[in-house]
Amino acid sequence: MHAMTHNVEPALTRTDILHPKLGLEELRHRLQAAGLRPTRQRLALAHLLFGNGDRHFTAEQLFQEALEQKYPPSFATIYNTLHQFAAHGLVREIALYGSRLWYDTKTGPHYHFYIEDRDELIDIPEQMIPDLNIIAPEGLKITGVDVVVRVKSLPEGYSA
Amino acid sequence: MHAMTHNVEPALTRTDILHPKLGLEELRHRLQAAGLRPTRQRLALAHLLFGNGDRHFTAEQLFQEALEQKYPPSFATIYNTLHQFAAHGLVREIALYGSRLWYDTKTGPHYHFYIEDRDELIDIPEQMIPDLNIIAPEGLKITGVDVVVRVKSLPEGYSA
DNA sequence: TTACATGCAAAGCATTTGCAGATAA
DNA sequence: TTATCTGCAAATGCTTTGCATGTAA
Repeated sequence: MHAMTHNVEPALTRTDILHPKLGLEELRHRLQAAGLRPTRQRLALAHLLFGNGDRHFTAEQLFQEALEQKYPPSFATIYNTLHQFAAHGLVREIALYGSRLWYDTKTGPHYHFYIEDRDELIDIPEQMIPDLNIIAPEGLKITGVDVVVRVKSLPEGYSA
Repeated sequence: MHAMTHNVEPALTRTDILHPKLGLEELRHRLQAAGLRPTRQRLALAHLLFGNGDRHFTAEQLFQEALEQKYPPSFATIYNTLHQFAAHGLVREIALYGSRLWYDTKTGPHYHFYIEDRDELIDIPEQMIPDLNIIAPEGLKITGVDVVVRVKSLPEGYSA
């Protein structure tokens, strides 16, 4: 699968640049570069997460996918690994209503639609949100900006 | 300390207008208008919430305050009441990192700073956030927009 | 060899639920 | 009187932890 495309496509997406069909060796280096030992379990999860473009998921969803692998990590390891990945900038955490944390393999600044009736998270196109020029109050420093637009499906055959 | 200042301050805040030191009767009507029976417990909580300006709080915090009252509602009732208040537009729910839901007595559209090291939630001044002109994708309908800017205190004596 | 990672099961925390008794209308 | 509300305690859902075992460097 490691397609050695030497094309000169003008419009490579950000995703293609960040996650260009990573092979095992590349995943291994990615983890090492982040200061994490490339263990079997971490590689297995990294493969699920970074093997194929941007992803939005919960710990539970990742665990279910991992079950289909040869060395499925335990639930505790899923959580440990996600925290470590988050702490090292490989994934990003997203808080929503409801008690579950969500994760996103796209770590740069961007925002989300949460589709309530499908329990699904998707990116908001960048150009849709203007630059939020927020100034922290005296004595405070901004550590992150979260924007979640909650949406729900319109009934079938409904015309907006 | 009901200081009877009779000053003629030109700048009444939105808060003053919406929650002008509500008396028991007013609270009762407020609940009835929202379609909720004005029970002892609900009045007790409404008093804490709407008696004195806008507030940001968690269920736990409200419970602690309620303990000091003559008829402190049980924990289950705190949760029930908050959900009912939220469903009837008397308070608004806010999701943050961490597992706790926050509530806000100010229900109109506005956004928040969350001060991580103080575990405290405050409003972002309205003029600081531009109108977010977000269009829902085909077949979806916006039900809410949440903006949370996470901040932390700068070390003492630190000059921004 | 040794510090770090993993798996299991138990604990933790915020929240919800079931149900018997209480209360507002 | 009756539908609704309340309180308790037990259950739930997600996440974390303690600790014995395993593994990468």
